[in-house]
Amino acid sequence: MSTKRIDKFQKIRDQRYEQLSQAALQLFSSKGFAATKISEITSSVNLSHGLFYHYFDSKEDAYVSIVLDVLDLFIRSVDDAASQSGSPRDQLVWLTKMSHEGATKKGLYRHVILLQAFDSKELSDEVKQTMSEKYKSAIDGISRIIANGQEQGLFIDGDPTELAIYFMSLSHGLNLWNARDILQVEISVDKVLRLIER
Amino acid sequence: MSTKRIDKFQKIRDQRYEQLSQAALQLFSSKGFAATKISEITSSVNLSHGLFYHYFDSKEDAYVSIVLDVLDLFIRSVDDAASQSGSPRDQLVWLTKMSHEGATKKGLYRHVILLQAFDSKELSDEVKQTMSEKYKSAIDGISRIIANGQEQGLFIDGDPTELAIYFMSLSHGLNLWNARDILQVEISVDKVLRLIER
DNA sequence: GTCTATAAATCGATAGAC
DNA sequence: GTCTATCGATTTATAGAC
Repeated sequence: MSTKRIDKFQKIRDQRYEQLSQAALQLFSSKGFAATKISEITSSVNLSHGLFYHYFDSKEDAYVSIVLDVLDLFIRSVDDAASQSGSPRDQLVWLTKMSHEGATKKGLYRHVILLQAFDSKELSDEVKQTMSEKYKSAIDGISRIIANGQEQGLFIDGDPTELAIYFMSLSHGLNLWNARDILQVEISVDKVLRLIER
Repeated sequence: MSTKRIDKFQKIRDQRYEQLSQAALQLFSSKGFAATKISEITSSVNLSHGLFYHYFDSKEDAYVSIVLDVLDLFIRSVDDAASQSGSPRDQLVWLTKMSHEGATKKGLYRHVILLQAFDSKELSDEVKQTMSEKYKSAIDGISRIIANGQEQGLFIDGDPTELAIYFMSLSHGLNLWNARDILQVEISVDKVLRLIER
């Protein structure tokens, strides 16, 4: 068997995996885990439902894979923000803009699926534990940025972790708000930062 | 048929309806609409699943009834806050405390089911429309409080509705955060009000 | 008013052909 | 690698007895 042939199959496999993952992310995010049918995922990318099981062990396997990927991306975003040049305030501005940028597309799906996954009672304790640790890791990154800002006298006093949670809660809350079709609101970084700025 | 007999049956019916509603609220809120089974609802209050259909037309009927009830309660809370004596700031403090008070019990379930219902794609457009109108009504109430505060120079300038959305987004976000089991955070009204205070 | 039994439909997962 | 056919389990909703 030539390596060329292997590479070709591998490419197809990667492509299908990506297609199914994206479709699943969107549907899980919009309808929740239980309400999303395998057949919906596959038909949305014009594949048979049987094929789903060539790429995922089960429905839950797909869900967990997607959620953990999203969390890893979140952690990376925070790390990127922290390594951004500029003041801690600039770094938070950068993170907020990143977080809201794709707010009409994939970014929003990722946002929503995270919240759902944490609130879901359908995942094993192990998975939940892993999720919590990853999320804590992201929060820790934000806390460090805030602590830096406190040292520079930019931000108000208080437990940096608690401030980070307030910051993220507002960010999540606004994203969720705009995910609905009631009234759209422009997300102003300045307004968000009022929460912690001196 | 004596009125006494009618009253007795009515009392039982009211009691069962309340039992089932409460159980359904908790389960819908925790697991979402699709993942909640009728048998779970009924067995959690030691009734047969068949009996469920004597009190609700369908699973969706129960869900919609509960969600609309929650929205009505929300509107009433805002109205109560607005009629509270004291400054607009005091009124928002009152509302925030109300909103977070039962945060470990029914209050939290109500909070979560609202978010789920808005994000769910399983409800008809009519129901969604009704929900949006009710929610807007509540936001309008908060906007009026904020507008009063602006006139008195208590709050920052800007569209009162937009500020109300920021305020509610943070409130929702914090509630959702505490609904998880990662890190509990004390909800400080003073910190929340930093968002809009001068 | 409440229960058990059952119908009817749905969906996750597997098997086997191409 | 992909599809169709199908099993098996689950679940909503109904029917009928007490």
